[in-house]
Amino acid sequence: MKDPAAAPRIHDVAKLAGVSVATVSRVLSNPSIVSERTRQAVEKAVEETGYTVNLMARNLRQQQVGAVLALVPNLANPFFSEILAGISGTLRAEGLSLLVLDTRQTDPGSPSRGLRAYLNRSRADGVIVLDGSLDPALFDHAACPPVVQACEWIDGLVGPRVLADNTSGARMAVEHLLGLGHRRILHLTGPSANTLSQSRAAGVAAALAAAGLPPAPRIEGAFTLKSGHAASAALLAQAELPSAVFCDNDEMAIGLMAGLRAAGLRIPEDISIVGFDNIEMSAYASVPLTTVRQKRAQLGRRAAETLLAQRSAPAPTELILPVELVVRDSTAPARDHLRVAARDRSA
Amino acid sequence: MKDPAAAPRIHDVAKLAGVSVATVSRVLSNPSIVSERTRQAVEKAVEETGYTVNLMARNLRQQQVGAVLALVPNLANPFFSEILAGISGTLRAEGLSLLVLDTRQTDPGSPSRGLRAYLNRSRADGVIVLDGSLDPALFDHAACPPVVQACEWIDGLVGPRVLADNTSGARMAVEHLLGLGHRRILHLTGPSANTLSQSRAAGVAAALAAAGLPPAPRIEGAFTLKSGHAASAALLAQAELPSAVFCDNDEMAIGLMAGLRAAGLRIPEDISIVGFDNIEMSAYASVPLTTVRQKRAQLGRRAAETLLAQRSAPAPTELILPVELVVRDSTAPARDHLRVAARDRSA
DNA sequence: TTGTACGCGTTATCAC
DNA sequence: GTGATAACGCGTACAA
Repeated sequence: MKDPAAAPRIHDVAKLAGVSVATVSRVLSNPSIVSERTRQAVEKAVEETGYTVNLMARNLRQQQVGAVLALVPNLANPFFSEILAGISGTLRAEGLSLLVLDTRQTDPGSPSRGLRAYLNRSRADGVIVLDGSLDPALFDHAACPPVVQACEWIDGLVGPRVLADNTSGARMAVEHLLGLGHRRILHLTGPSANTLSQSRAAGVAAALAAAGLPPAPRIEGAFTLKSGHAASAALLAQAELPSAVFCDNDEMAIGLMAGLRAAGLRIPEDISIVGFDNIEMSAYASVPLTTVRQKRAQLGRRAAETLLAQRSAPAPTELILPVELVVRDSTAPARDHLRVAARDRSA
Repeated sequence: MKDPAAAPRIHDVAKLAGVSVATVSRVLSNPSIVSERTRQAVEKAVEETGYTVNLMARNLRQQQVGAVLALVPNLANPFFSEILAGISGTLRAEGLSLLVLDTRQTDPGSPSRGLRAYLNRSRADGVIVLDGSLDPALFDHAACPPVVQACEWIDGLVGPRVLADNTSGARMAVEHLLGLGHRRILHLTGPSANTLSQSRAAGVAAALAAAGLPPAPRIEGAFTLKSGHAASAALLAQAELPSAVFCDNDEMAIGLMAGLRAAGLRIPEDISIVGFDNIEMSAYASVPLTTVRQKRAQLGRRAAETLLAQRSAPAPTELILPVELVVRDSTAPARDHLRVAARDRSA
């Protein structure tokens, strides 16, 4: 006597429909090659039994997993969750599942050991890496599925990348400040080892160099609200206050603004602030934040599409998505600039 | 001639080590039952071939997927991503993967059709549902894996739940306002159909009833920054302004504060605001927000643990996690209250 | 158009 | 302690 609760198998459907298992399989995966009559009989039997294919069996047979793995540095960070949403949407349209792994949540002793077990063709059909701090050697073995780097990237890891135009974004931000007359611009950066920070620093340097100005002084943060807040203390301790700060992301900018305002500074009257990312919160910050918009959901979609494209035509493409400046209330003309302008007028 | 790039199989290892495939399997899954000598030989062969088990085959054989599915209403919402981080951590410790699905990202025509295909034992060993708006019928079939409801819950769906103490939290928030002398308290709610909103409304009602006050007037929002901002207009249009607002989450509270401040109101001098959740941003808002702390990572961990516990001992447990009030700057004594207190003193 | 039979790669059950 | 072999459930040559 069989377990009545056992899931129906393809064999049960075949018997009920009076056909072979092969025919049932065909109806399910390629209905057009089977006659109308038998197709209907099979569909009826499927309906009656409540049969659904066993994906573990199908996957083994077809040598594919039906899932893509996303590697994120911090799952709790809203910045990444929007990218994930974009990835997820594209994958679902293809019938693929999204596996998510927090790269920081691995065992602290050997951060890469736990990860490596997941980088295997039998666990995922592809990998989207959103963490630029990983060791490229992690991906350097035959069992590793195709990899696409998105948002951040890993030096030494060849393969397709989908990135925002970080350098242009930072350049636009600084040029905006320069245009407002700011000359004493400070750069609140992410961790110096981070590839994002580096490319944004390049944009800052380019804008200043083009204006014939020396490199901007820096304070190093960690992309967090807290580190932005901490930077306010460091900034206020400086001999000469900058007239504007470009921050490598919005969270640090918001943390910084909170600290500066608590110290009695007015934004933008006393100091202008620019962020990067345009997170939703930025429009509702204590002072609506001028920032660089980065379309995160789109970036996720593109990354997923790029990965899917690798299946048919592997190529180490590099996709750079445009960004744009969003001017809100946290930036205003430099005071010196106003003074100069007034003198010019009265002269 | 075989493909030299083909992944080594257990058979290859067995041949190289001069043992049977069964022995190789044993070394990999239960090393203690095999002799020291052969174990070392097998491990050496594994090393040389670079063999790793094919999980698709193992899963088929063992009738398990090695993954848990999380159903979230909005992957881009930071609120959920922190819960996911908690879930992910617990699962990894057990060697399980986390599958994530955005329930809103399904095809708009039939929101549940796409979802149902994922609710299958061959796709996940268990499901953690974070979306209270789903149809309980979705889970009502034999092929559905064990389900745990977390954070939100679904009326009509029996099974274990892990929830924050929403009613107590709301009650504490309102009692805090009452203690400050506020009597005209408005409730900015989530969608009225949402189970979270309902249980928080119960807490609000309980606090007011205990104080002998009538139910609070409500404005209905959508848990978003935008809807909180929009509520400020509705609020300002009212004949008599409330002296305090309890918001069903922090995002609405922050949106509301932005709108009120833009209209010239001071917080907390003119109006007190309380939120719910204690998202990280709340401490750095234009006015640091008084709110109810909910430990999201812990909630995720507990949900995952509850799901794992179901494997051995299925039971429809309900776990209620405590919350606590975090008082910051957005709440202050009611003006009326101050006046009354002054009069009392002078009498 | 349909059925038969084998293979996907592993683990569990039995013998030895 | 170890080896042979039958599942796990499905897809697909190949034959009919």
